[in-house]
Amino acid sequence: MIVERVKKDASEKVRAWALEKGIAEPPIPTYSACPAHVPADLSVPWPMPAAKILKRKPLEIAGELAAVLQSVPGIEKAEPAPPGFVNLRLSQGALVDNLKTAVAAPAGYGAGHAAKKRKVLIEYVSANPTGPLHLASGRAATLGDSLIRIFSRLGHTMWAEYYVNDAGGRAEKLGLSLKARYEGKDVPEDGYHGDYLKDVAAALPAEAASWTPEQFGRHAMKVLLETHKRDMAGFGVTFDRWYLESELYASKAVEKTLEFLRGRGMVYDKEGAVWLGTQAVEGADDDKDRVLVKSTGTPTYFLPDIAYHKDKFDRGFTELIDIWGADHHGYVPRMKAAIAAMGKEPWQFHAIVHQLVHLFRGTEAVKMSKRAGSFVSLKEVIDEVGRDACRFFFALRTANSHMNFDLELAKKQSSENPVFYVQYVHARICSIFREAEKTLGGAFDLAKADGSLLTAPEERALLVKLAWFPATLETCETELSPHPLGGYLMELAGLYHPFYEKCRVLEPKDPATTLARLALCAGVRDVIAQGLDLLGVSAPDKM
RNA sequence: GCGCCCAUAGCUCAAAGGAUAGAGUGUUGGCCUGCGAAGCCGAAGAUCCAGGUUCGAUUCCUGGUGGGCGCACCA
Repeated sequence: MIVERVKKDASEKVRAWALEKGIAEPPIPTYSACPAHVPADLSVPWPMPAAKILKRKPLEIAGELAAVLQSVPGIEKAEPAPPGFVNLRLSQGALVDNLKTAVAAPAGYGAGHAAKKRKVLIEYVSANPTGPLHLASGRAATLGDSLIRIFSRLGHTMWAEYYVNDAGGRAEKLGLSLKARYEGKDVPEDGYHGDYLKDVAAALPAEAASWTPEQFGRHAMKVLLETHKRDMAGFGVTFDRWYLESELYASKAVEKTLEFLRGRGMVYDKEGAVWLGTQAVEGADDDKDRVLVKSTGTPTYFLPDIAYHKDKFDRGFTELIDIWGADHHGYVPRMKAAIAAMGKEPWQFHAIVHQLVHLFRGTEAVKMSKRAGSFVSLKEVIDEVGRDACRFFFALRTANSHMNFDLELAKKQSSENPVFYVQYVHARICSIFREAEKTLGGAFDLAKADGSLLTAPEERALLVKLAWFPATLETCETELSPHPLGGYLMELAGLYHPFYEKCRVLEPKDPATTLARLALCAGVRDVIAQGLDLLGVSAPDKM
């Protein structure tokens, strides 16, 4: 964790220096990797904001600060650079120590160093069981599952949940559609027209002939929910719990929640309905109040959803993260308001809204609609493109990117997917170790490697990149997104290949260099395996 | 009409207000008689428009333009 340690030590020195110069509240230093043309590893732009406060030239400040930071352990050189950076170069010794800790305990590298442990429940996908999962669910699943894995590794307590809307009026509508399929009649105009109900109908038991539409609906939901579970498992995504909306009714949580909110004075009656005063909640920005119980006496979708979120808190989770598609972004203000109405703080609820996936076949847009039955299922894409390629494809993008997914291109380019670029490095290194076992007879101990031999620019670049892995995981945490990790793995892989071309690993005439390079390879191999695993992507030994 | 999101290389995407804007893919010129050519080295190629804030703007603000999504006593 050399990068973290240097940041911490340097920040203390910067702060002490600033206080000494009379800056009462010094800006907190930031750090970034240096651009390619700068022969250093960490860049500190702090002198520039400080220049304004001190009314001095930034480069002068950088010069003085460089002298101070020179003494930070692990720093080989601290240099000022125009217009006002201090560039830090890590020492070979520190980089090698870092490699050794990474190789000694790969599963612990970058793990559990988060200062504040969090207890988070992430709810994601939560697609209605009225049809197969479509491709967009793959985006939410990748996001949620990767975040769970990354947060867990950072030492947080995580719980994954999938909310199933199995109550409400949809079961009957679905049932009528299934019944029509079963009886060979036309599906109702506002029913579900997808072919998948034909398959469900074909597998119905004999006694279905006497079923009510409601029974048809329950059956369809049960079958479709099973397909969701199968698809998620096939995508490498597991949930700690599949929470049924109907459970909330069965446990009276819905009614209790209404009474709870009423007791908090957030609820009022108007025009025969029961309302939540969401507009009054500061910071939620809802533009109208919301109905909890319709004038017909039945709850809206909103009330059980509030009950569900209350239940999450009641089970001991301090933070809730919901992952929603952009088609639900309008729902964010009212849920924020509901969280506040429960008496929770704003930081305890966060909605990650990801933009929708727009599907194309070539240049032709594919309209996604379960009712119309024209959509591309997640399973279809996984079958065609592969789980690894599909997950990595989603993992490289921010939630806010409006992505276009060209099915034909995805299929055609599946063998050129960036994921293989990363996996190839892993397979290549595994191959080197197989070769090493043969030629060296397995008689090598990586712990005895002399890292001071790793001085080639390609070797040093890898050492530095490995040092950034823990910081990358932290970036994923602060940005609530796995995509920095995906990008990191691409960059790490991009540094390995040139190393491989330039530096021969197995050199019988030079056992010391061989051992050092094997240790470096092991570090890269392990970080790639760990990183890919955090994204739910496999790291094959052979390809 | 109101609100949220987006606009970066031919294409798909990156880039805490920082230095010469990065990758992959595609185009193009080279490289396999030693560890995997699913690779390497080189070339060409980009911030929608107009203002503003700042020492510094792809990033922040205002206004355009173009697109996605949402504005229920549906879920």
